[in-house]
Amino acid sequence: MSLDFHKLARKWQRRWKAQRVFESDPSDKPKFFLTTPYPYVNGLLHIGHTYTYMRVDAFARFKRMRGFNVLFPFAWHATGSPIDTAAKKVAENEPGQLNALKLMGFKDEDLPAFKEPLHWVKTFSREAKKDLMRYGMSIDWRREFVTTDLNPRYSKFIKWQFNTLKKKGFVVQGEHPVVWCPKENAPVGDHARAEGEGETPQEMLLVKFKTDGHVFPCATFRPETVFGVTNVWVNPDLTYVEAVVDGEHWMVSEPCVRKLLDQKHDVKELKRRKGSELVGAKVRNPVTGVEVPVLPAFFVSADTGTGVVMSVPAHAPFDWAALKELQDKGMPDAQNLKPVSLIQVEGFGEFPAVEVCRQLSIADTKNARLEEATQLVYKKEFHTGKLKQNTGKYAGKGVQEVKPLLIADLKAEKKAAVMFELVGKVVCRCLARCHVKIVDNQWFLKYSDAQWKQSAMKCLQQMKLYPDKVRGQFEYVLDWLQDWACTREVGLGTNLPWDKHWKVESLSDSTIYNAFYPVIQHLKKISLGKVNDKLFDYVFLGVGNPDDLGVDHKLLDDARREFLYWYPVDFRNSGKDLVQNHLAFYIFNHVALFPEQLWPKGIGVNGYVTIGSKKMSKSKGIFKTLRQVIETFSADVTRVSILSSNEEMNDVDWDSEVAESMKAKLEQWYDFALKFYGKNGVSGGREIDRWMEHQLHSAMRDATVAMDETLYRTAIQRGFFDVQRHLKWYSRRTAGQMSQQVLTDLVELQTLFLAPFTPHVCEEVWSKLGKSGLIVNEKWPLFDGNKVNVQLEQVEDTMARTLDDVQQVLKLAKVEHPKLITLFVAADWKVLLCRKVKELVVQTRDIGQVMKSVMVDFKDRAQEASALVQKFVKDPSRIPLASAHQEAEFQNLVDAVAFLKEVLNCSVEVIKEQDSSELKAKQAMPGKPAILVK
RNA sequence: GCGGCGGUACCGAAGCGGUCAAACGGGCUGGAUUUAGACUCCAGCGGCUUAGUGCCUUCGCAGGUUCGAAUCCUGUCCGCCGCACCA
Repeated sequence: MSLDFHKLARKWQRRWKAQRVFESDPSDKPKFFLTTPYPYVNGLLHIGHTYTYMRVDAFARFKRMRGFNVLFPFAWHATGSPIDTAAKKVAENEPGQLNALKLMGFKDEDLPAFKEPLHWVKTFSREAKKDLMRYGMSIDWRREFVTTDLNPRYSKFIKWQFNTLKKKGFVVQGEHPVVWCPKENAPVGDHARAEGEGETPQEMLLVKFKTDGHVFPCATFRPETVFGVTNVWVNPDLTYVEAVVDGEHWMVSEPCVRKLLDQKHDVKELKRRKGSELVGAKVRNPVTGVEVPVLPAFFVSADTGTGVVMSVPAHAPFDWAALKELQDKGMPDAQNLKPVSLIQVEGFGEFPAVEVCRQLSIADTKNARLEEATQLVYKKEFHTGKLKQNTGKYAGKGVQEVKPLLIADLKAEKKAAVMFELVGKVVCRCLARCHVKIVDNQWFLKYSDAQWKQSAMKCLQQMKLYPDKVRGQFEYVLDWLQDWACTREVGLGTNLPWDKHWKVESLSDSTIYNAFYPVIQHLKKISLGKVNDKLFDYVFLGVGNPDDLGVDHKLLDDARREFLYWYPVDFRNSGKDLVQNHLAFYIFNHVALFPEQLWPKGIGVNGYVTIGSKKMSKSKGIFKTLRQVIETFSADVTRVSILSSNEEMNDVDWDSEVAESMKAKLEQWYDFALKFYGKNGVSGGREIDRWMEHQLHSAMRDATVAMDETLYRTAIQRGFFDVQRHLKWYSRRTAGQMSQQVLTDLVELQTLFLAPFTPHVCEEVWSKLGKSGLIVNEKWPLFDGNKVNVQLEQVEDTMARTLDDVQQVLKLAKVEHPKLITLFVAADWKVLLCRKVKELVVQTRDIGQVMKSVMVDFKDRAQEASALVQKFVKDPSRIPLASAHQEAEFQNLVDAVAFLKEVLNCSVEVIKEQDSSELKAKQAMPGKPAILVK
């Protein structure tokens, strides 16, 4: 029979909604508050989102069944620039953007509306909500909200948060370098680049080589090599600008002027000069005082640094190659220049650059391997190099150590300036070339603050992490986080309360919004004008006098009480990508704003979703929206397939084959449950019934432990796959004569167990079993510890292995139609001997000693016993595991005779070893009956 | 480079000192059932052997500790993720 999972889903979702089962209000029960980062509403939800949400949902349902009053709320994130940008692109009819919308299923006539950012927010939050409801999420939708000033109450909440942080000194103003697009006039993050992902501003030093009137600022990442400068390079083909920079006359390339301006230098252009005009000048090394010539080099780029470079042929392959070129051409100024060595490095002689060029056969500046040579020399020198005698006070120290000292000295002596530069080319999506700008008056959250860090660390230490192995990552991140630029000039959001030209940046307005869920329903009843900082102070912190707020006291107290009831958050789950930003901020901002008892209690982190083991990628077509998978496989099948795929921080895989198989298994389980519940059974009480009970209850025990840790794969394996497998065996073993009691127990427990994973089909089964209430409100399966008995497992294992062995023997002996099979059960003395040897062997491996203490008890069968002892001491792994007494083993085999007869299709007899004169009988070992086939 | 997590059979993955040729799921092979498929059931999926046994090879690679190692130690190689101004 094929089940209509979709129909079931709709049916039970309607009931849940009608009965408001997920609408949670404070009560006397202990609470459990779960959240997950709200999605950014610029598109449809995909299966990546949903794995994360599903983990929360399964946990919410589990905790509900464990007797907690559970709250799982949800909201929408609209802060930031992507929606804004996308809306603008629609307004400009940008084809790529229009196409993206069409791919999501929107028709041509739908598109114009997307010119409005608000339309994006409304559309995608509505669609996402539909999807999540169809997915069976146990969300309390009454608390839904959206961020930004589209939601004035939320904006007021953010303003309160920032005002409070500022009062505590955690919001500070400053400047910092960013990758900047000069066309869009905005910072360009990694995701918004056409080229240059991963490039970050690097500090370059501009070492001031001077003529009498002019400064040649040589841009370098290796200032320590200043001791080995033989000359300065300029590119004769470039145009240089002579400009007054911070009061000095500098020579720099054209593009450099804009960079200097953007990096807070005072720049006045005087005139432009061809690079070739500069060649031949003499400049003085500010550190050594040596005068060196300015020479031409075509490898010098206008876009990097200043277009002026110092030449260190001993340690820089480019410089050596360029110098050699000039010398070969016979340039007079270059003739007498010799490399000056200043770094001693293992494995190289005096001039590493010269050596490497020779090794790689580099003879000129056009050689493609120059970059490689540079890296080679640089890495080696940086890590193992020591400065030579000609470096004055730095002599004898390592390069790594000297570098920061030298930089500090040069800066202090004004012999060098600083410039931020991008090592690789960065191009904005708008196709403009980016450079580094120092943004002024930027507001920061001061995550570098030592005290603040300490509190955050304390919070982390007290927190439960799912799984705990992320702890190391969190510790690293909390320590590493520096001040975070928390304001933006563009995009949607909330204005910074004290400086309206800034908006609160999108990650920074999302750190403590969990606190908004408990109070939102109360806030809605308060007129907007009354919602202010004082009100939040009272509701969240209990500070201030409610009389001053002009609001009905009952409303205030309800809000305060509800906040205190739900807070802190017990479990917040997200993908592992948010550890280094959102989740870290979440910790920081909580500890800054709330008293310790309201700090977060638990964070869950999970891996990504792959599709057919491949990383999701829209452009490669490896992508599925949530609605696609639900439509194909239904909510229940999707849920259990993904959750059973993997756990901890491993990626889970969406595999249609697995989903297909899961669907079949669920159908089978459904049929089984309805068919066997409360009927068809026998009275039971046999060993095998107890065995099945043992398997069931120990599985439930393990599954419960796993659920508490959100280890869903383990839970599903124990609670579902293992139990199904054992059930199959049980059915075979009893020839279908299963105990009614056992079956009833099993169906109930398993239905309850599956409810967090496949809630719809479980509701259906539950109701068909004749239960009156909804399964969501039922108690989680309580396993009965009395029914767990490992002995039963051993005995049954013996039985199963015996069957295997008999079949094996039949095959090997080539007996197709046996008449009689006799099983001999090992005598009790063997059981005792095994136990004894097992104990002894841990203490000593001396055969004599073991023998001595064992033989005391086995004098009457010295020969057999000593043979066994010898064998066991030699290889303790051969000591049989089974420790059941002969009687138990015997009884179970006798019980199984009917079954064995049926399977083997011949007579079967079971005899105790000591009751037989057959030679074979002596081979019997505990847990391993001897077998005789006739 | 820095930090985190990993490398186990065809794939995913469990195991974390003896019960390990290695759970479980997918896949595959053979057989039963079936009009045929799907589903289901049984047997099997390192090699050679064998009255249920024994031996060899295998848990990234190389060493070591131990009576005994997939599991502990050391070294080494490889993969994935993050390294920020932002969803």
